[in-house]
Amino acid sequence: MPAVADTPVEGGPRVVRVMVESPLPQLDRLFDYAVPERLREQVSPGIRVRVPLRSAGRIADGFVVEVASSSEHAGDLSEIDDVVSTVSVLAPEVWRLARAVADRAGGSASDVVRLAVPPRQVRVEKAHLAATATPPDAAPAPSADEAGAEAEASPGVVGYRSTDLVGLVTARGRAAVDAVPLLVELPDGSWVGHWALTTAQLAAVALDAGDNAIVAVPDYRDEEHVLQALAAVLPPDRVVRLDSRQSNADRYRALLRARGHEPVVVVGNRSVLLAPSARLGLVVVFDDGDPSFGEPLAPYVHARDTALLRQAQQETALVFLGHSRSTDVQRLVEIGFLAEVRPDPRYQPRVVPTVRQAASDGFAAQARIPSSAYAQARAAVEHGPVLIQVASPGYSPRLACVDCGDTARCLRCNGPLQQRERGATPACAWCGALAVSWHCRTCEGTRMRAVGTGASRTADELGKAFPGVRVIVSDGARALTHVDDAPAIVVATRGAEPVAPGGYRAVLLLDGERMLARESLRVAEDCLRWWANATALAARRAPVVLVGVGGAIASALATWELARFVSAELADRRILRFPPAVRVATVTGTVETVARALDDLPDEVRAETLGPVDVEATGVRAIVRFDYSRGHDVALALRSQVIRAATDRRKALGQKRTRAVPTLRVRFDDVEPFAD
DNA sequence: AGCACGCCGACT
DNA sequence: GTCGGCGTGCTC
Repeated sequence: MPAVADTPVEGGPRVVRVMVESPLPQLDRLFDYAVPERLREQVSPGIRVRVPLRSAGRIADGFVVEVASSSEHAGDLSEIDDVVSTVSVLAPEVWRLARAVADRAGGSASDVVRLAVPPRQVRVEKAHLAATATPPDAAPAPSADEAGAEAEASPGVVGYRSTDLVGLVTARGRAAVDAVPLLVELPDGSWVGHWALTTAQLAAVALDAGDNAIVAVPDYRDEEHVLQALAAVLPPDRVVRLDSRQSNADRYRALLRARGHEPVVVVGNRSVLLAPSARLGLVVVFDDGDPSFGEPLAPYVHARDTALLRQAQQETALVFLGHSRSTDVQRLVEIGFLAEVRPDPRYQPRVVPTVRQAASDGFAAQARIPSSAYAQARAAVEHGPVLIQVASPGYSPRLACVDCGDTARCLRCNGPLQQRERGATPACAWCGALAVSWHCRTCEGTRMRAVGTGASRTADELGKAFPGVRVIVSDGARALTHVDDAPAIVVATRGAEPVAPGGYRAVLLLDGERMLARESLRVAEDCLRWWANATALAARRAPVVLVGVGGAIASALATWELARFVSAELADRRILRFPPAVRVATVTGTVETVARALDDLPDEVRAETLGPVDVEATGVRAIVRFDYSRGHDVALALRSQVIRAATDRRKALGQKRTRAVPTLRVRFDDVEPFAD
């Protein structure tokens, strides 16, 4: 390119450093391009561009990450092909975060950027440009309204010693905050979880200081709670909703608003942690143990980890808020990274565990609940809705061979069979195949029976057990958000409990034994979370009966000392060296690529490798365990091996068609291998 | 991923 | 002598 000395520098940057949108690990770095004269005025960091990539004809999309006046690249520079849009959509702080998130997980930054920046929407963009085209000096000076609001005392945070939480936000502290397990009524008459009000009040403190806030919640029902609570404490133009259920146009609009100069609170599910926010003062994550915070797309970084990286980069206040506590957050508390904030002890709920067997006769027997619990529910339902939490249908009837008692398994794939509804043909939980003309693999028997009780059966039986009382069912397929105040038995699967005005007059937690029987590393903390979240829907001092569960977990719920139980759980994991006491990475590939990847690890990390074991047809998998302090080294080593495996493609062998599947894959912090 | 470059075998 | 096989390596 011509280095003409008299080209005015102020004409715009001559060189841009571009992140190319490609999932290929060997392209996960910045490329320098020259900017042709005609495009110089349009180029700025964060815009989308189209660039040639190797040999003319191939054009890739990318984002300008940096602009410069010259390049350090030794060879000739290609010119960018075009500017897609002059609107800067990849904020510098989001790029920095994407890079860190990818690095932590041995993945590509462009995969993270794709989660962070929705596809361009021309109409939305035009409307935005028209709106912001008004001269900046036309922006009104702070109105009397706003000035007045600033003069007011900072909003308090109800349910806590005010200095605890307001001080936390203004000092940019980090804490695990135990939520008040109650509902609150908002001025508009709606009822939301107290935690949502706490969140809104914390966000208001951040906005008061001129900062932004990001609030991440597990699902849309939680999001509704936060939005309603925010509407009670902030003007509507200060709230931006940004979640993956929105259309691309809405997401794009939300992103442009979040990039604006007005302080806003951005609310959404896990991907909201990648929202632009240059002046970010607070990050709130509610109920971080919920599995929907696990990112299913590469590089599979959990929202909790994204929040932690963002906190570190932008030095924000950070709050993990919840009714129970994940072992991950407990670990952060125990290493002193997070402070603990507890609410006023007056709000402790009234939980009654009962290990007694079901009553042997009467209505209670039909529902298989202890007579004391039945009596509580019967008395409470006179005054309003009563919640009965049951296991989800996915847990329900395991099917077994009548003759030999072995689990009934799919004849095609060996997955467990399940019956979704009474009378339905059993189907495989893994492949979905209907089990018509089934026979037992063990004894050739042809009949099966249900073991355990499903949610729909429970609803039927509960209906009979409470004659004359309305029964409302809310489950995963049809989840209700609200019920009214009238007497009703509300049967809900865990996680799908509706909100009742004023709270439920009683809560029965059924199926606990079966929930606990699931084979999973996190089963105990999950159960505690489900029970605690349902408990938080009860009216103040209303009885919450945990049925058929005893031991430490039941006393933890009864005394509301949940953190103590989770701490003991974490201590067990430390002994076993299971997550989250240590980090893990699964390394999948061919015998050769996995062996070489393991070889490249630091000695003490390699010493803790599990496997490799055979998986699927041709591959093997190893699990690497390592301390948090080694995370950087391990990610770096495995990443370089992934790039190497992607580059050496000489593994043609007998197969002419090399699969699109890479020969080495790495996934960090996946607990799935420990589930069985 | 694509695509070019490059170093051996069979051909006009 | 030259054409073209695909193994190897790079992408600003």
